[in-house]
Amino acid sequence: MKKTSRDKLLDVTFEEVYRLGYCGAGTASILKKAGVPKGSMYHHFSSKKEMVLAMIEERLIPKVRDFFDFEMKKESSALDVMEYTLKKMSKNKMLIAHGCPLHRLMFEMGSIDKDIAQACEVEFQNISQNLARLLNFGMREGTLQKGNVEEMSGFIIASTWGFLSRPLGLSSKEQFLKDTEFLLTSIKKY
Amino acid sequence: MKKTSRDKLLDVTFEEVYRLGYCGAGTASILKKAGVPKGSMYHHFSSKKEMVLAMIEERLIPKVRDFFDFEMKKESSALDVMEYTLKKMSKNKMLIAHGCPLHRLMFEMGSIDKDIAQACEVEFQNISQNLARLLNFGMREGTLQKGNVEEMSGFIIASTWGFLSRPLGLSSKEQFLKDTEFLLTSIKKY
DNA sequence: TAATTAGTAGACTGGTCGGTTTAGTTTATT
DNA sequence: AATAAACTAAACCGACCAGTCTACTAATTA
Repeated sequence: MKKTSRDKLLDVTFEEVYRLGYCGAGTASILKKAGVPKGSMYHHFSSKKEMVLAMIEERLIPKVRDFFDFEMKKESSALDVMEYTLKKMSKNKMLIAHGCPLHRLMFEMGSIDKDIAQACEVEFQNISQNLARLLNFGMREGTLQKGNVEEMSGFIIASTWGFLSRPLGLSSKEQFLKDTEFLLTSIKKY
Repeated sequence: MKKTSRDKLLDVTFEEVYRLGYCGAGTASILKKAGVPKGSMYHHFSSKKEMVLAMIEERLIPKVRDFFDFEMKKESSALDVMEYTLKKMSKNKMLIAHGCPLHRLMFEMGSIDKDIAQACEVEFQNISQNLARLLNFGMREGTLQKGNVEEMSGFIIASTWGFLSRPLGLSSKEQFLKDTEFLLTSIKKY
């Protein structure tokens, strides 16, 4: 199964935008890395912006949903699921070193392009709601402190994004796990 | 006391880089907003990068030190100082809406320019150390949970930056205060 | 097989980027 | 007042930006 030009473009666009940001990522270097000529790009997408919007839907969001997967599995507690999720994130070197790609792009685009920022915000809301559902379960289950689940889930994601955006030299798996340990103590019920 | 061209340039550079990022901020629009011709800019600075580095030292860092001012004043506890600092931050509309300018720039430049990223990281370390001193005091004083002060101060700043980088529509003074309330419960001693 | 569509290919465009150059104007020094 | 240094002013430069254009080839359908 050979990769199509469209697929190559979306893959490289994800990498370049993750690394350099929307403004920093140039179409020329994306094209070169993907080994795709300009005409093909503008055949598949009407503009750089449209290509990035497609990349968000087809690459960024699926990846981020995989990181922030708060589905209840097996017979585990809500707290177990959170700990498992955070541990899984800590193993992703790119995530630890360069932060959450959704956070990066959303943060950059806030004052630059509303459509792109909006696409990111919608997914933030989605993740937040998934986590809220898990928190609700944990509260009824008795492993988590009671409180406003929407506020709490936003708090958890925002602080997690904060941990992931530490300066490069100070960002490590160990550091992230320590940070999240602090975080969990603030919502656990003893 | 008239503002010099250099001062105007640094002021506008701060605003533009804060709003649009380093890559997004163009010299042309900085020059136009400052009402300064190009020749003057390149008389005072050898490049855009050097101008931004000067802006970091002379504008960004002083501002950020004012936000994250953890000096013990009066006869208050370490916890009081933290609460006061967070409250003061919550009143700054730009900070709430667009995040911490130091965080923004550091995050963007990580993979783009090491010198600029480094300048930001050094200041992060500095703020972190100031907070660590306060935490140390709070621990001896008995208002804060004992633990590794360096880890804890990094955790506090990282999560605070996270709160400040929420999506625009969901970022408010109230939300920030709720977030920081959660945060404080994780380090307070009861 | 003929016609149509989907996709490839890359030269090219106009505008903007950061940066240079040269000339002129202030301001400070002697 | 003479000189030098600090600064202003804007035309200019090549490189690069996103985006267009026309020509071509591969795959699909009639």
